[in-house]
Amino acid sequence: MPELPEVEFTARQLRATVLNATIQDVHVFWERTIGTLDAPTFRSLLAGQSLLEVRRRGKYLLIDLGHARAPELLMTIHRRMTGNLYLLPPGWEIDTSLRLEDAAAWNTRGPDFRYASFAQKREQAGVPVLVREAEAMYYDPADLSHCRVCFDFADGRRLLFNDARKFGRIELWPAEREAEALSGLGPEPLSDEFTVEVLTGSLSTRKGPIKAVLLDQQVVAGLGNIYADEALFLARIHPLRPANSLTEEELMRLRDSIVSVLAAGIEYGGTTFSGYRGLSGEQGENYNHLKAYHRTGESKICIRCGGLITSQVIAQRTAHFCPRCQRLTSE
DNA sequence: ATTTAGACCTGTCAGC
DNA sequence: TGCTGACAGGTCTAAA
Repeated sequence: MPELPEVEFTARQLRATVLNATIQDVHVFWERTIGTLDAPTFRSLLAGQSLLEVRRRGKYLLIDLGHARAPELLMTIHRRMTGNLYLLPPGWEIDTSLRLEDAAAWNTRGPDFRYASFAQKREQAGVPVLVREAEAMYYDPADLSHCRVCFDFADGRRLLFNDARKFGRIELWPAEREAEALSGLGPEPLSDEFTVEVLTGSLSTRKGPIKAVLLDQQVVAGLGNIYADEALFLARIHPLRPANSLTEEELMRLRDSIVSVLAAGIEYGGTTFSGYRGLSGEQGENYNHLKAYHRTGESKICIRCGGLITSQVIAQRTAHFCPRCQRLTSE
């Protein structure tokens, strides 16, 4: 779900709230979320660690952990499609008696589940109320029931990793193996290293559609379906153009468009159209500023030429674009 | 060597 | 109402 702007926004929120907090305990409700480690190991590695720094690289959230000042562990969090982080104030209850096997049981869908409403489903399944509401304003109860990992801080606050589809991953690495943890990521689009020359170089060998290539994290780290569509719209480049066919001018426009579209996304607090939430459950405003993504259909007029935005599946993902502004043929 | 189905998962929505 | 199929912010793997 989240792309670079959503991860960056969350990183900034975390930096402002949980820096120097100490992890007291950890509860794992879905073991695959923590990758190859088992829950007891994960727990014992983290207990007593303090959050020294919060960073971002591509779509990865990075948390430096240590017992004193020196970083010992790197925690990488990738939210994939539906992962969200919530910071709960002290006073919220959470059913930590829930064990992995119980969680696995109520996380399994039976044939009777499918056609009932969400609430009914949960009730029928005997889903325990994981988090009891205190002074909730933003928190979505449905999303809170998808808690996969819970970090208890010594000051009573809790950080939840919620993830309906269970694609998200949290990994622990020795601090000195950061490069390995992040191997395969291309240039950071909001840094000086993302130049036209770099972009030109990585596109020159790629014959596939530019839309598909932009989703390759080795080309640029952090673009996903929303912001790739937005960047191509802004640069007036058709998503099916072979990546290595772009002119010098188009490459410059594309680089600038990627940067400005991502910066705007951060500015507006990320894009929410269903699942994405901020640390306190607040929604991002960027959805109201999108110019191509999700703007297909009759009433969706191109803000530039008045034509109709259309959509087409490219490389297994839906691309949204204006066929009038984004020409496939060069003329 | 690249592309591309399939897998991993649950929830929602349009439509019959 | 009951049910089916398609689709969703991502990325890895194996097969073509």
